[in-house]
Amino acid sequence: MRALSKSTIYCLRALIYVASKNEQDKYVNIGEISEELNISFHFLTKTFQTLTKKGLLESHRGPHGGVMLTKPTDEIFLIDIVHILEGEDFFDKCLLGLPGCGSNEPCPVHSFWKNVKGSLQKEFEETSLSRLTRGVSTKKMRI
Amino acid sequence: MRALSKSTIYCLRALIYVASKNEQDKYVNIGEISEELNISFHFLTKTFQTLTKKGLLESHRGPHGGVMLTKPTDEIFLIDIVHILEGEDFFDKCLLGLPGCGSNEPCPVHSFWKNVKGSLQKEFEETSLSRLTRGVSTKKMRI
DNA sequence: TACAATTAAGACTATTATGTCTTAATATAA
DNA sequence: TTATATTAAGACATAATAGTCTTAATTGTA
Repeated sequence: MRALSKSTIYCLRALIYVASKNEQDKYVNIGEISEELNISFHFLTKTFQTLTKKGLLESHRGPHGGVMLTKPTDEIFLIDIVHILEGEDFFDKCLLGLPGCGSNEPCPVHSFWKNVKGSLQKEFEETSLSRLTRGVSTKKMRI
Repeated sequence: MRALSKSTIYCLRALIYVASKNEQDKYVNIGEISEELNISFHFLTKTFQTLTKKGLLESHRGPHGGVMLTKPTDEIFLIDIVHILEGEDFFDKCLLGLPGCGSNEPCPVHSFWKNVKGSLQKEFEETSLSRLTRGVSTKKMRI
């Protein structure tokens, strides 16, 4: 199951990298991230722009420029990132892709899927970037 | 979150339709399924072929032809369908798409995602086609 | 101020997923 | 045995996603 799109995956890996550096008030160079994680530089800058516009990142051009998290890593949760990159309705979709599906007009798998999504969403809400940076090396994120 | 591809979704909706008819030893016409569920006929016949080859469906050509489930609906589980259409490794993929990720070389989100997938897989293993056909009209499956 | 370092923006290309069409093979029934 | 109804198979077309490249805008520093 691929739960996230490639661009979300890239962003997530990159954010974990940035968080793991944990350098306050210092920009992390996008070229460096791109090299370290083996992610296309142009793709990364492009997808980062969304996060910057949404205020999760702060960016800076010119020498010593880059991106920086706007909040402490224990105040950023997986669900925040996913909501920005995949949409607010990420946990609100019908498994069968039926547009009218809801509690008043449930599809055959509605209640089943609602439960599954519920526990999934809870996990995403409780998992912070700081938790993800603990214990595991970012070296494991290269492809 | 789109957990399943479109073709899997189509198949699943179609299988629920077939199961809900619950006519033993009678083929269900693919053209009928296509019309009732508003799914492209050609796409449906194509994706059904996989299920037929894998033995989940039995097909028959000519007048009164169509497809039929090879097992009772309470012996077919969501996980069977998903395994056939999305691959055996459906619940075995890294959230970050990292090829080497596993218990010996876990990525930063490995243990988190392992738990999530575990409960998801359990639900898919326990949910039968017959359960999905109970209580809800297949009319709710049209787009 | 001029240059170098960097992100921003958007055009462009490639790849994958989705959807359509045509022809072939097979089965039934008149 | 011929016509019709159906699925099988695969070529082809379109759309969505992923990835690359070029140029612009901004910033720091010599």
